[in-house]
Amino acid sequence: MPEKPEVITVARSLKTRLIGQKIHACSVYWDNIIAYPSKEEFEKQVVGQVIHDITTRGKFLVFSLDTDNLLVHLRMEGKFFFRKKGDPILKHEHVEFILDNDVSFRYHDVRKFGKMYLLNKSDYMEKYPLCQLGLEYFDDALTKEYLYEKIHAKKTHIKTVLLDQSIIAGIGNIYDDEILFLSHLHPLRKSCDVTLKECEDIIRNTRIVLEKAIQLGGTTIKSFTSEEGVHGLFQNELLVHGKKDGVCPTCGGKITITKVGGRGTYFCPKCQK
DNA sequence: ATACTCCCCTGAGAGC
DNA sequence: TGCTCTCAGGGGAGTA
Repeated sequence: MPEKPEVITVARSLKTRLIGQKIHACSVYWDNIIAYPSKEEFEKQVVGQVIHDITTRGKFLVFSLDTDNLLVHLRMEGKFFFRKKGDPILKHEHVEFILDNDVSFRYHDVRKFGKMYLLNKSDYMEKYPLCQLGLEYFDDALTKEYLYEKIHAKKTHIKTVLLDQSIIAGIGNIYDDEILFLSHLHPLRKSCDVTLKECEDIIRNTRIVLEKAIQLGGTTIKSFTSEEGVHGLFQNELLVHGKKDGVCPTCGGKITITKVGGRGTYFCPKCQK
């Protein structure tokens, strides 16, 4: 369940090994991972390009190549592993890139929900899927007025609105719960009832939560035991999310679990109104 | 136009 | 032990 802090952590970790590496070959073993172009075009087009940088946009990893940018969305369980060329392809390894020195860089995804896009660098920001992303948490344009304007006409719950990537890009289910807890907002509050002041609280707490999580290398809730897996430390800092039978750190009351928009949601009914 | 539901997938955990 | 059933979940597609 990588959200912005996990995606940033992965990007940083991959950069140390991938910058300057050339893609010599590519094989796709599960076609649906490749969202654009076709599997065949993807395999052909990516070969020969050098990885110059790895950044993020929303929850996407952006691999900057020679003529294209490779976008990767890890969705729930996408991961990357480094193996040796010729090593057997394991059950959940779906895309393989052969790099310099016979390094085999592999995309691993148990649920097969992840997606890759190979788009020309010239206009990739204007094209799907990045074109529909909202502001980054650190963007100066993310003000209380912006958020209020985006949500005040919506009748859905505030929890759902914060998951909407076209408003703020990068918040997922875990950090959403943490942000709402710090903002003293009930996840079922109608977004049209959220005040300008509360929008300010949400933005401030979004920045606090995400920045701290990034410092700590993200949250590892479910991880494979692997030396290559990215293990963050923020799970130790979670205040409400995942606290089944947990105690509210503010009032000592019981953390409640419910469903909001189909997502498992943790909150304190006493502190969040 | 907005807000739902379903679907993609598999493994973990519950129940029998 | 081993089977079946349910659930998790980001986000796109389809539907009301």
